[in-house]
Amino acid sequence: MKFATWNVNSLKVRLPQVLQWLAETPVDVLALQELKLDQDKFPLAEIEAAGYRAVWYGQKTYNGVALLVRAPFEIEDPVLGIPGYDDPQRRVIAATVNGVRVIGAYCVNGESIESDKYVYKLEWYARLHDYLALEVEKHPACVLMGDFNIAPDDRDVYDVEAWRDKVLCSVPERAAFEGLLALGLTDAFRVFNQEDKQYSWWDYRAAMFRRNLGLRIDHILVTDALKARATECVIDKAPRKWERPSDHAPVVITLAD
DNA sequence: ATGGCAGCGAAGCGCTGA
Repeated sequence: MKFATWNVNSLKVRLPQVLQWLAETPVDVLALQELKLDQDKFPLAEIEAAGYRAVWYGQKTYNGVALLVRAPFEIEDPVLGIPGYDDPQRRVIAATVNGVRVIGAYCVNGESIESDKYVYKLEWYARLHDYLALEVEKHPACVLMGDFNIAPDDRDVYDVEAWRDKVLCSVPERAAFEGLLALGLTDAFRVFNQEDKQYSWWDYRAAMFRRNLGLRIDHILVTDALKARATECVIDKAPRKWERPSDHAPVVITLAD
């Protein structure tokens, strides 16, 4: 099986790219973030025509997440949001696919470490941690993938000094990321690639993509049962080169049956 | 090595993102 995550920065704008990418890369599950569209605006017909099923949790203008599941795989036990956390921002979605519990997340950005949004980010991560603890306990085969808005390590940052203690790189954020790993999860990309300069996001400005100046903030975390099945995990930079791209690239994991 | 972009909703700019 193949699973992927992609922050599309507006599904309305990026639907053609998503459909093209799926045609070329027919993953079994694609987690999408930043749909930026209301629950009743989801382009289900186009996605079904491409051979996918979907569950989504949208809101107007901001946030919004979805799981696209390649037929005939079925979407089992979908859950929208983090149960028990009354978060007005729609950032989390889960379902079971072919025996694997899949959780897609658009984690809080935080704006800056001085911002109230940064406080919300750390609180939100604590809620995600507690939710994941329950999910991992229930589902030995569990994957959490999405836009984490955290660069876990200095290797994941194009300019370490400029970003030191800045949002996405601060010590408390990295501790929150490590807290997820402490639940028994592994950053799948780093199982296969220890290099620096491996980014998943590049700012639209200043030709940052062309110069490969970015951050690795989109991740796939897997439990040991899935880690043992993983044969590859890569960042697909190709769609970042297309016309009118998302500023994020998809991350793809391949699992043996 | 960010000013510079992009999307949205609204309105001809401000907010947000990362």
